[in-house]
Amino acid sequence: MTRHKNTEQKIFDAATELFLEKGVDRTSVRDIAAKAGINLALLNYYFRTKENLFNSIFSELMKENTRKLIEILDSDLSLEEKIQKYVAEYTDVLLENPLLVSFVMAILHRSWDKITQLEAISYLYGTEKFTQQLFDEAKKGNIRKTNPTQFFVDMLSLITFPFAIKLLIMDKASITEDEFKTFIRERKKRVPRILINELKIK
Amino acid sequence: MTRHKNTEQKIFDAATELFLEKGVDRTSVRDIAAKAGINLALLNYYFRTKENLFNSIFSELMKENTRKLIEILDSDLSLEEKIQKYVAEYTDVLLENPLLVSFVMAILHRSWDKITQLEAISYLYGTEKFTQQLFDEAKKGNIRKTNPTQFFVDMLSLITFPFAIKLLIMDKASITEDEFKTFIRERKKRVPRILINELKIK
DNA sequence: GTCTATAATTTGATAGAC
DNA sequence: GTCTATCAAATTATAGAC
Repeated sequence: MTRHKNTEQKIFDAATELFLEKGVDRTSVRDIAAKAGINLALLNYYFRTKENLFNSIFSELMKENTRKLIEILDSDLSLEEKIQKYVAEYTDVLLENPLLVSFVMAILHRSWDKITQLEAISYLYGTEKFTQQLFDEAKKGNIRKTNPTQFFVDMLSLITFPFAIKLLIMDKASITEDEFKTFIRERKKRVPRILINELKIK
Repeated sequence: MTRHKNTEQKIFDAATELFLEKGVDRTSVRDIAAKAGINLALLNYYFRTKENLFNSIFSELMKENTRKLIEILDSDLSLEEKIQKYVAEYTDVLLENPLLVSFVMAILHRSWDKITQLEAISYLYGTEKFTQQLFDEAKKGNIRKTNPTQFFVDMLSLITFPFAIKLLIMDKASITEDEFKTFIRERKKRVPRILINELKIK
């Protein structure tokens, strides 16, 4: 069934692309309607306001991209395997959608009150089970005692930040888009090594 | 001399504060004029356009905040000391100006062509001397052979990213502003340890 | 240098016909 | 469901008086 998208989906896709590329504030609803190939009034018929459209898109993007990550954190893998899988999967998600990081960070910089009401935001952070696992392994003497929040922040930083400064890296290291991807793929081995090293008892 | 600021400085300061707090796009020149306690037309008399005002502020912020960091990277300290000092100093800069990170990252997400023309952006990245030092130490067998760009990205990520997700951390870990600062200060020991560990030959 | 007033454009949103 | 036409508000920028 090579169906053509329905109107709602066309608007949704056009808006997603523009929001990611130019940011929410610099994207007008007129631009979105134009890109979707429909009329401005029709956009308003489906999504009543720009704010509403944004909320839908944000929630959807978060759910879509974090489902697998949560599964990994909540799995029964060993800590070491879990870290390796999480880093690899997260990296792959961002390789496919490299604008996601700066988009989310722009959102985080906005009015926090509104954001916290979006249930979607919680998907960004670690899970209870993972925290517990760090705690238990330390108690058993298998790893260094560590602050789980610090450790999770280390992990998030090393995985996502390079995407936020992608253009800076490409510029300064004089590399192409493809070479940047290689650069990132190298980190799938590098980052878990750093993290696991930090947990080892010396 | 408790001089009152001249008009240009008043505009500059008001704009800086608003840009950092609300982002460039969500700040109108009217807001800036109001905050500076002057008229809208006068703002235009000093800085011809909003874009121009932004460029001035961005350049100034970069220069101001990276001067000391460059000095450290270009000093004759040992690699280990250098990393420790750099992390500590950078962390302090951001503790004093926590909105700087998301501001800069929002800028990086904008039209890159315009940004690269701002000489200021180069201050963000490492120096030739530091890269050379990593290279030399590896050659002498004192540290693991490493990709300097990867290493510098690790360092930048671990230092700055936590500030970008400050509100997320505070929300999820249920901590106050002050506790967040403590959280960050703990990283002045943590981050160098992680980085130096990564360089050690196993 | 500083102001008032206003032009010119853009933007989010709606009314109303088909 | 989809469109044309338009409103109302906000925004950047300028003209011109003092």
